[in-house]
Amino acid sequence: METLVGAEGNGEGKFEESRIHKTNSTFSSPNLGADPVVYKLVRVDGDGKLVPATDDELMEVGNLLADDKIEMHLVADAGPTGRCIFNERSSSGMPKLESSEGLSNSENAEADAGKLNTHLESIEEMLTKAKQEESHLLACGSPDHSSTYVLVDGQCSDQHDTLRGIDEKLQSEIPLQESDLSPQSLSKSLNNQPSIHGECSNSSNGLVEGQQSTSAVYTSSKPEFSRLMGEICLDNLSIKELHETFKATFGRETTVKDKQWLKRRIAMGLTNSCDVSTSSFIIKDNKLVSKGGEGSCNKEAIEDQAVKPVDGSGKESSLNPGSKMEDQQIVSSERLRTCSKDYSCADEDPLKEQRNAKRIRKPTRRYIEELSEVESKEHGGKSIASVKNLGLGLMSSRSNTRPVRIASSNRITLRLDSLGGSGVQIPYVSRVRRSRPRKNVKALMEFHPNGIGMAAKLVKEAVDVHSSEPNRESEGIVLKAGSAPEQIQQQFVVEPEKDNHFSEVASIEQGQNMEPKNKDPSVYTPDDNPATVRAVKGGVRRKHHRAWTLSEVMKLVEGVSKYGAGRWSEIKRLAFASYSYRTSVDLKDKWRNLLKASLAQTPPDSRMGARKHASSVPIPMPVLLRVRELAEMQSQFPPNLSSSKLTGSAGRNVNETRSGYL
DNA sequence: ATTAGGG
DNA sequence: CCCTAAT
Repeated sequence: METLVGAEGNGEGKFEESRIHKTNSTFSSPNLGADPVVYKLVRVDGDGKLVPATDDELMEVGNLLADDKIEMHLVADAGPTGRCIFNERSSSGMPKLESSEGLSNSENAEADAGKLNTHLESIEEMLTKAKQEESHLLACGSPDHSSTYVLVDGQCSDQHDTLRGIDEKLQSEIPLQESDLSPQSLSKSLNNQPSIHGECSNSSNGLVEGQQSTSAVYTSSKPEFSRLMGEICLDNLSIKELHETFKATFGRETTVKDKQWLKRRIAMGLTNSCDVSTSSFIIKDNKLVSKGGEGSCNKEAIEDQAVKPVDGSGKESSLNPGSKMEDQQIVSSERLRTCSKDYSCADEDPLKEQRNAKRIRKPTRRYIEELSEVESKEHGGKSIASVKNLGLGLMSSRSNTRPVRIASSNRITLRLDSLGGSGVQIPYVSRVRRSRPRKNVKALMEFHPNGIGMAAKLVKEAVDVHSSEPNRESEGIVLKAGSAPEQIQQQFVVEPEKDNHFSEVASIEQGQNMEPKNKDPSVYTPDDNPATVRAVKGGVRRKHHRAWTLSEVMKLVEGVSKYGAGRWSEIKRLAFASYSYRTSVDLKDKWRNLLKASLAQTPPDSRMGARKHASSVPIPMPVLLRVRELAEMQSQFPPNLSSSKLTGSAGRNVNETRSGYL
């Protein structure tokens, strides 16, 4: 847990580092965005001067931070925005940074202390959280901890007490902290207290902080999956492979040998960086042993406090020049914060755990849902189950994540590929789709009539779908382009038959066409976009509702043959369990159409296929014949036309069907 | 709740 | 597909 940031000294210099103890801290404000705190990286030269970090250093740091989420700035001096804190080591002496911000001396420190404190707290909190998560993950079995958080700060290890005192003082004096902290959740959720850490008077700390904000939830839920996946996939890779992957992922090489670090980083990159990243560097004496990119890191350190003191000079054990950073995603609303108020030491495990639990739990669902809505519409996994799982807080199984069952084999294939293909897919995984929130969706839609964001996604999805389309086609018949996407999605979606509504919703989420409620075709919902797309591609399509795929039609026919026409609900249940969006009424209507089609077609001539330009799906002749047969049998249909001839031509026996039927 | 039929 | 009416 300690993270630290280090500034590093030049060759000659010493850098300072700061480290955090494992304290827990509270969170930084939720609104970092508003008033983001930036830390700059500085190194202290031997003579005590501060030197800004070099570009390289920065880059590395940046990389470490990885995500965009964190910004780092370098500053020569304490700088303006950033707050750097330097601790001077006892010996080294803090330089003269008199910058207002940095305070080397304890006295001054107080002034800053407030800020620092706040920061520290936040950092700590994050750390704590990270830790927790890690443990969580570990518990789960996943090796990785990718959690994310970032932050770093340095502190003197030595004097906690002292610091503490300071903190308290600061706190009392400055109410800021709270303000900084996120209000909402904090209050509720916790009581935890930030631990305190002050900075050491002697030593300087460098703090680096990223803005952190992550939602606990986020991390806990989705990320976990992704992490797991990542882990899993990455686990088997050799370092070399990891390096390659790293390069591929980030576009730059890395010399880091730490597997864990690499995995984490990669996973993070793959997951969009949302979650986690961790990096650490250690500096030894004046040399930087590891840096984000190159240094070696301690993975252990990452986890918690494993950091070991490396610095040469110090005897202070505490100073370790290392810094580790993790990033987190920022989620404003949901971040977790521990709380600001508690003073109790964070260290207590139990306490932490409790907090943990709370945190995880709460945000998770909501967060996920929201996130999902916005983010994913990617596929239609079924999500209810998955969501639930997520909600639990862990990922019990990946399998759950991907609940999609598909009626037709094709689709499945597609999916599997993506999953199994390689570890690389992780990102995909991360976005778990939740089907559930139809309400939310609706709301969402309402809010965003235009649904720009959604639209974009939808479009994207549509595209994706198309890509997948081929598979589908392979199945059998080619549908018109326009329809394809939908179909595919449908399959993905799969829902239990139960509610159509849900299913519809689901579809919506997926980005396909959906109709919000019954009919709102007027509004242009996201659907429209897809529709548009389709239109462009292929035939014009009606806005809503999906075209029937051949496989569906076949199923329908089969169902009718088995259960008889009219038993729509039965058919729906039995044969269309997977296709939730088809209602019994739909089945009925479709059947009606089929009959009509079959009727019409038969007489004229059997031409090759039934395909023609039927409006949407070309129905294969055999199918029509069969339909006709069934109808005939059931007397729905006038038997007059000779089926035999057609039948014969088709080469398929309709009779069979019949037999099945009655 | 399902089904049938019309729009 | 949607909606309504009838069971």
